[in-house]
Amino acid sequence: MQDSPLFGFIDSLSPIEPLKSAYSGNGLQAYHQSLNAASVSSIFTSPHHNAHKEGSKLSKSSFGDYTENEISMEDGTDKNKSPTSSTAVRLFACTSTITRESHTMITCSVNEGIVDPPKGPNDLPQPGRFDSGSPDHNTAPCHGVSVRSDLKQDKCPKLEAVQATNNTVEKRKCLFSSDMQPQDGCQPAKENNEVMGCEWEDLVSGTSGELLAFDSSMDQHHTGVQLAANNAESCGYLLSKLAGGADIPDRTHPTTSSQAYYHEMVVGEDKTENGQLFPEDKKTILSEEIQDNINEENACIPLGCKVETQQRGVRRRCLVFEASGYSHRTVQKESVGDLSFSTSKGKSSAQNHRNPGKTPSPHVHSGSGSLDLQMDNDDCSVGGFLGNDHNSSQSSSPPKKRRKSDNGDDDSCKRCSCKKSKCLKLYCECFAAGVYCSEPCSCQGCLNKPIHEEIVLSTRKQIEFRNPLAFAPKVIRMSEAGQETQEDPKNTPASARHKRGCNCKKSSCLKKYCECYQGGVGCSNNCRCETCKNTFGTRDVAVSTENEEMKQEGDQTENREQEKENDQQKANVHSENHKLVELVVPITPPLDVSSCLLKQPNFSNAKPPRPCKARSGSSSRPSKASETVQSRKTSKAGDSVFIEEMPGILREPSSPGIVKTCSPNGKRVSPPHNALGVSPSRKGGRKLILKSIPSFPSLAGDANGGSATCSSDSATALALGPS
DNA sequence: GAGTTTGAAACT
DNA sequence: CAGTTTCAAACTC
Repeated sequence: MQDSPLFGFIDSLSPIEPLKSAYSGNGLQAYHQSLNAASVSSIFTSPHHNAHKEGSKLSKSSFGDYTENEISMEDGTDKNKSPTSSTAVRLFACTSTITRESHTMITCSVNEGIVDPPKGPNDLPQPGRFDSGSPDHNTAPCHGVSVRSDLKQDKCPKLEAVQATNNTVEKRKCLFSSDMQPQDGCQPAKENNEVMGCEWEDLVSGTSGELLAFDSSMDQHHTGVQLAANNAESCGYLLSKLAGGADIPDRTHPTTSSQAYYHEMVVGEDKTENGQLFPEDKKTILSEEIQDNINEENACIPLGCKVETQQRGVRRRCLVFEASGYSHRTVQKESVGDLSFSTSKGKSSAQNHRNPGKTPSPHVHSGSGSLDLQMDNDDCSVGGFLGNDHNSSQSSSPPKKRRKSDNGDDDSCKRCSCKKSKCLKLYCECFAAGVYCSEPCSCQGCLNKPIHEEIVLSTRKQIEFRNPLAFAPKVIRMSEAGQETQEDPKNTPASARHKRGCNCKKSSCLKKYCECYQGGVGCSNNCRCETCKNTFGTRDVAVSTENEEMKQEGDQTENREQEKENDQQKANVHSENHKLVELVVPITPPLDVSSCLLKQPNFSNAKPPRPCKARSGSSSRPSKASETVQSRKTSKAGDSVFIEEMPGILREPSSPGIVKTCSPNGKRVSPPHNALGVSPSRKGGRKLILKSIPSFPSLAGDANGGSATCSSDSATALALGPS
């Protein structure tokens, strides 16, 4: 591994710290401003929506505006800085996703490439991806498809090219170095830009750059890479800031997040660069190589790095959510799995990476397989969402399988039907998810549209001010988060709501009325539900579990019981997993992150509640097994899982802690109810699904923890600025 | 599709 | 912080 160029690259990257610097105010502010100006749309990328239907629609609505810009960007001419800060964010996400996903991407590309004749690079889907932006929301749903094809083609080749990376590695380093050093995240590294390439530009950077407008100074052309990197940082920063803006004290995360972004960006850059450098012909090979490299990187990456990567992943997820990137990733992953295309290496590597890098995958295969699948699913699902929304990602066809399942949920298509809230309250799923309302919505007097960005942002901000976790994912694994971070459950943003727990009385936590259930998570001690029968884990169980764990430590006998429970849980899990898989896909944020560590988030989501909501598919059970077993056995795994599931939010808290998590504490430190987190080992981890983690949150996530916060923050931040 | 149920969000 | 009201999703018919 060390030999691999990637390793070297990683080394160069390791200095991620620079990112932190990047976070420095300048960058952030810049983003901020830009963001403020920009539409919130980015923030709102629809997590909820299913990729398919909504995706197409959403994509437009949300991105539509951007498309043009993006397009122009591609041309290199445009500099319009559209207001769409969001776009930038998304873009980042995309990029990040792309980078990591590139592995998979490759496969996808190949397949796709075959299918669709490549079009000009300009053809890139970007527009499509971003389409949705238009205030009007929807637009033609079809876009997504066409776009996808384009995207696929473009991306694929690019990705492939990227893979070629070895050579590029050096460049990357340079970029990174430059980036790393970069004083301001905001300032686009011209150098980087030079290096960077084109893909990013096409994909994200272009738009993102403009959209973000981070740097006024930025060269338009920079390619996206640097921009992306920079932007990513800035974005991350912003997000964090925004999130933080929310007042979240945890700004520390931002750096991490930013780093994550940065990292992603870098990765993406590598790919992109390669892509540019190398002819498409090499794609296939490169792709494989790239994957391998990536894997290697992951593997090689020191713990610290890994951690960062994880964090990154988290953010990515957040970003990714909306960003087409998600879709890409998912697609890629899926494609990989399905296609196998990547050849054994690709797959193996991919899997391996995940495993090694992230966490040991759990499991056995089936576990691994399952995990991968889940990952894929998640990604796909996510992608679907995002993709749909953005159009971009979805492009990959193969993944559709899962998507279908994921999307399968009728709900995905659904949208809000607010009448009195004007879609500016958390009642509105779209708003809560950080997504603009689109055609599918049957809302009345809706103000949750790009046109009313300011209002939306300000409202968001207000809500966040009131409740920083308002936009955080509703469901998160309590246990994991708590354990890993050891932080107070309160701290973890993501889990905030979940922590808060449901208050079900009549639904017995067996219906979607129950957020826990909806999120695919078991109830936790935080819940105040009555007659809890949550199939994902009852509150009682959770409590008992904890107790048991305590006891277990003392006695093995108790272990038996736990085992029993575990078995039961397993059974549940299996059943759940299926669900989760479906659910997760959509929500799961970019697995990348998880991939870094392990696999799996769920996006948690099983599906999110959103119409397209993402659900968290978490594993939620508080079950003993998860806790004890997971914690002990898979402290790492748990972490990874945790990370995966938790988007930015988790990360933040964890970021520092994450690594620690790995620590031997097998025991859970915190007593989260849900202990679920664990399961990865068993199942391969389910992903938690943040149900509805709105993409936003995840984005913002860092700050206060909650991914949601972040997202929301980001949104708000944009509008209000980090306060 | 209309009406009811439900529990979170918002408000006081 | 607790209680009440409002709201829209989830659900039922």
